[in-house]
Amino acid sequence: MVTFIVTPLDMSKPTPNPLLQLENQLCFPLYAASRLFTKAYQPLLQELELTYPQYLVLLLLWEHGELTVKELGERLLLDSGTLTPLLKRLEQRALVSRRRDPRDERSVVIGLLPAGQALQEKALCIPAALQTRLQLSPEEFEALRAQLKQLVAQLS
Amino acid sequence: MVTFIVTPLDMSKPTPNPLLQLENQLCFPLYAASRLFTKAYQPLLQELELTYPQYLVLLLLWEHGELTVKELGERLLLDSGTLTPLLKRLEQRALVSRRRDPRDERSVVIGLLPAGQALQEKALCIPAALQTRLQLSPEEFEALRAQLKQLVAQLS
DNA sequence: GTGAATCAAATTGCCCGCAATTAAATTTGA
DNA sequence: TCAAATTTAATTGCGGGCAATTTGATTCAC
Repeated sequence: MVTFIVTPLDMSKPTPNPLLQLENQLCFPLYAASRLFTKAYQPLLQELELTYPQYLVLLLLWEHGELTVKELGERLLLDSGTLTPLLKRLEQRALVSRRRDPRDERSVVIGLLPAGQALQEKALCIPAALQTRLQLSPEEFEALRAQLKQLVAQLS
Repeated sequence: MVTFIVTPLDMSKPTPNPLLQLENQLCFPLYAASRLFTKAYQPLLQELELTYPQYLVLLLLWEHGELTVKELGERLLLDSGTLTPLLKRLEQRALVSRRRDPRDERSVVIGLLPAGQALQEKALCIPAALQTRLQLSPEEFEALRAQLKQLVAQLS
């Protein structure tokens, strides 16, 4: 004698397809890690009164000096729809300058003003603070960085 | 007679500190990869008329059936400030239902409506399409996923 | 040299993401 | 029991991101 136990179809739990499970995908950990990272920066950046993308712009300007909006966009993978208002906010706080390139009036050159330059000193401690927070060995850190770089290359 | 040629201090290239270089950090590749990933989903999700975070919400509902706003927030690491308007948009399109839990009127239970349930079928091909796009070996994929999960755990 | 094509930035409009606050329900503990 | 603390969503306000369009400058092709 065999008894079949028939579980009724529960429409509130419809076909949990493993392909579509959050934890089996790359997308969600990436999305979550990126936002958590930004949040980890937040208290440090708050002291400089910078948002995370504003900080990225300043990193590039500290490293390269003047850059056009286009060059900033290429390096950060952001377009002028994002950068223009962001840069105007930095300009209003006298951290950066914005001027048309006289040799090509289409381009806008972004430069550092003294206050923006001065912020670099305050920012020096930030990478180390984050490193501590992450608790990754140098090998793990490097492996992850390399993999992400490869991913970025693959997708861009 | 000696002529000194004094190179003026070039304030446009100020002290490129390696610690502060974009490419030496984890934060930027993570930020860029996350946005590029979302962009890679975009054409696929456009056919479902979903944004990426809306898709994540539906993934959870397809997997778990009904969830409260709080539970969605815990799993996606998003707060009601993000979720409430997003869920209202899905409700307006009759993809999900929103109702107070009668046993605890503070909670709002989100459920799938038929149109939302039906979308799952159209979404089934999405993970495979991305997998193809990424061109990662199963080992690389798994390694990266594990490292990101660890990072998320470390930061949350 | 001139009209067409291209390019760079700005603008518009929409949707996140999140800090901070508010409102309402529930739990708690004296 | 009942006031205080806690919990859950909603709301507000602001700064990204990004697609799509517009404006103006430059380059290209003929």
